[in-house]
Amino acid sequence: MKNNVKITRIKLSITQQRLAQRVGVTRQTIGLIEKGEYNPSLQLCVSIAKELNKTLDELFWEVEL
Amino acid sequence: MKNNVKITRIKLSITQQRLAQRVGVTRQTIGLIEKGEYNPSLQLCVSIAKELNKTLDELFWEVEL
DNA sequence: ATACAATGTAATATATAACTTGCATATGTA
DNA sequence: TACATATGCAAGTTATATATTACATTGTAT
Repeated sequence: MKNNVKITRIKLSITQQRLAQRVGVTRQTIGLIEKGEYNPSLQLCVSIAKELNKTLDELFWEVEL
Repeated sequence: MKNNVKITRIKLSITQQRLAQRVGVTRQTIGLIEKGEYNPSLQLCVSIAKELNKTLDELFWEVEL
């Protein structure tokens, strides 16, 4: 699942570590989501979006390669 | 996870069964998602949204009680 | 050059999404 | 009536998201 999490996080100068603790998962989970290597739960997507001040669509909808 | 899947599906006169087969899950899975009783994967949310001609935000973002 | 912070990645373990089967109930319709 | 369709729901199983631990790599600063 390609997405805009990494680019958005970097623009905000937040580390994977910090994002992870804010949304209640581990750093590894954030890393794998950013790589697009797995398929996060809706709740986690919503938590990440709120933490990055974006909506679901902005982070996860029809993200271009 | 409250959402707008059920109301949207009914407006389109699609059964749970049909939606389920179109997105590749079982009828029970659709039923539980509509009830808000579980936390579907992002891929499944995207498949449902496309099948119902909606975006993620329209179905799953900040849905009022 | 050393040290540290951030990230990538892999193995194993655990929690839970999703499946399967089955049965109950409601509703429509022949 | 009886039959079919749509939905709700529950128990047990399977697949997979996520956790845990650990080590490697990269960049930056000292």
